[in-house]
Amino acid sequence: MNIRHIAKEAGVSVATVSRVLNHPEHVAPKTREKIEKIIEEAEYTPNWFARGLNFNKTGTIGLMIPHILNSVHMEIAKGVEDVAHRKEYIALMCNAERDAAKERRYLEQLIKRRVDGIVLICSSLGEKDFKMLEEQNIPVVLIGDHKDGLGLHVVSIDCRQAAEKAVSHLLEAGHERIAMIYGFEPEVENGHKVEGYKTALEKRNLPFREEYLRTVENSIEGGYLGAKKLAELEEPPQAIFASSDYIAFGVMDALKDKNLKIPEDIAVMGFDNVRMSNLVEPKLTTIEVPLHKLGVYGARLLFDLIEGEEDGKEAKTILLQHKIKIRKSCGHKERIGEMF
Amino acid sequence: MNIRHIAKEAGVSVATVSRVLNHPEHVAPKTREKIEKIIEEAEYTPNWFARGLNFNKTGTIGLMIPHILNSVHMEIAKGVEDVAHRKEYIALMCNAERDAAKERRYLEQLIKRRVDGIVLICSSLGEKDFKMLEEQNIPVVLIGDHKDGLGLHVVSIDCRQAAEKAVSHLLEAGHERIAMIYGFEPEVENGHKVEGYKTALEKRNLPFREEYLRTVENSIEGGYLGAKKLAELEEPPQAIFASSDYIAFGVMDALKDKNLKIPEDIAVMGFDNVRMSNLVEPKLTTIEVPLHKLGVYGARLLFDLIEGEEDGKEAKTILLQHKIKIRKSCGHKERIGEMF
DNA sequence: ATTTTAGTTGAAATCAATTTCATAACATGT
DNA sequence: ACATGTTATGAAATTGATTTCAACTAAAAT
Repeated sequence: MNIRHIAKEAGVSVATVSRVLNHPEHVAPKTREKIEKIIEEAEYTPNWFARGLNFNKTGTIGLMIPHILNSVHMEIAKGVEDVAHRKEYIALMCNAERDAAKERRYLEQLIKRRVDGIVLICSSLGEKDFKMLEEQNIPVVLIGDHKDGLGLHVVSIDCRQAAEKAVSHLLEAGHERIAMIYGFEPEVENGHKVEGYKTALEKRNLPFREEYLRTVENSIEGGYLGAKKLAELEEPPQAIFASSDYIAFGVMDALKDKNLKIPEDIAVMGFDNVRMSNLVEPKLTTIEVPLHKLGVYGARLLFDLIEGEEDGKEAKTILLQHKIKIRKSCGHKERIGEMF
Repeated sequence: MNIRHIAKEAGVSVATVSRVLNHPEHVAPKTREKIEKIIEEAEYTPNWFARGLNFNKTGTIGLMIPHILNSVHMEIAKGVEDVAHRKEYIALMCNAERDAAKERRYLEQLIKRRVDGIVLICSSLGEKDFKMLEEQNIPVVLIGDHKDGLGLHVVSIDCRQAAEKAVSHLLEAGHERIAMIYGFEPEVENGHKVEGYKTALEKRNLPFREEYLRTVENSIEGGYLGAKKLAELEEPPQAIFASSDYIAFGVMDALKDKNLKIPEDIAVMGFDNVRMSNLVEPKLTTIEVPLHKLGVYGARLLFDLIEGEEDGKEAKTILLQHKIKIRKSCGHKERIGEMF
């Protein structure tokens, strides 16, 4: 079933059928109606490939997700999908699985498939990859923390500042020995959150202790392992700042296993404010990151780039607002009140 | 940069270049090497659409997900993605958002894009849609509970039996007044889990009480609302069986708000065994569903269908094993022990 | 020495659309 | 009545590959 069948059926040329599909205003009303009826009856849909061959537009964007089971990434992804769907775009989902090689393979696939643009969520790609993308003239937007000076369009939050805020909160709650468990993602960040942690300590003239900074896999399991090590230290910390809620969940599990009470014995601070952070016991104090909004803004920027609304010559950085979400895991409000 | 550039550069015809790409064994070694080098240098990639026009294969499958933020669905999706990626396929991610209209729109898009096959996770599509799919000759596999007699390829677990097992466990733990909160998903299930619940009661000659069966949205919020209503009943239940872990999380939150102790005052049983069910307080007793495996088997079946390994004429149903995962939310083991 | 065969290669057809350009028919203005 | 403009349509070119078929070469078999 192709355009020629329709044309023959209608007793017109393929050009006319094509016009009905693409520029219906250039076809006489009665001819158009007749052809439309035949198209309807035959349930004819123009061949996707033939169409793409002419337009060289796919109505498809690539969506690179570091870890499909992490709801942080998926909330961002949903923001992207919401915008894309409204624009009648579909996203090719790429689960990079925190594996730079797999991410690169996916990237090559996306280029092959000539997607109209790519959203990279917390990507581990390097400068070579970005250069290739630029050569291919495919618009790219990066969402999430990233290396500085990449010359890319970025939508993120100020992670340095957010981390400093988090640690300051812990300090204000009366904790002095504050450890950080840092979920490392390959090549993603050069440690903005760690910088914020150090800055907060410095500002109070507190020493930075090497043994209080642990780098783990960014997962529940990573947090569990990291917290266990910290709890076994000769002088264990009074509070743990986790660089993600998922890590914090693992931390809390480990501390419970060690029969430590949260926050009485040890405080825990998260980062992201995923849905579950409000359901663990005690409810997790964390940094509220506008995850969905991050995705929405990222997608909007990408479509501006695709549609040429934005020339894209100079890298645009959009920083969204974050807030601290105070719940129960860092000590009682009264105690915090005393500090002021 | 197209195949003709390469051909001209190499001083050969486009046919030869095409052969290097597709049937290199039919090209003289030195010609081949020369062309390969030129392809390499020019970073030439054959046009995706032109290729598709000939092959009519896309290397793409559709992946319909009812709710992208629900880790049950995403764990299944990951299973699918794992298999697809190994086969060098990419999945077009469709977030149906529990909205039959949106799901149908996505389905049309998938057909337009001539995907090689479709995996439907817990789909809300109806028979008309499936008929259309069959006409289009696109292989489809449905993962998850579903209406009976759909004539589709299905990978699932025996939800009726699993629910019965769950409720029986509650009964064996000494609870008599057992309520069920059922996460309705439009058109998905005709209540296999509810059937199992009723069967378990019947087998012990316990009455089915209308007010103990609540249908809610399948989400944390739905569970919260449902449990609140149940707790406010004149004679509240002694146990709540939630049809998903997410609902159970909401249930637990509501019960805590009502100052009810779990499991002393009221027991809670989940379904799915998502990662977080092991991290809430108390740890949730639940039905362990092989989510990832469900995705893997679904994808394998789909690829068998695509590759013609499976003729697909008669609908195949694969039922995977489930287990009950006993943790802390339904009462102590000792107490259960007493019952035997 | 001649026929057969296998191995290479290119011209042209094909895939299914879109689009340009030319032409015909008809309406409008002078 | 004639020049001009407008509208509707089709033939053919175009998009970028793959593939068939024919032709040619060189090696092997007779």
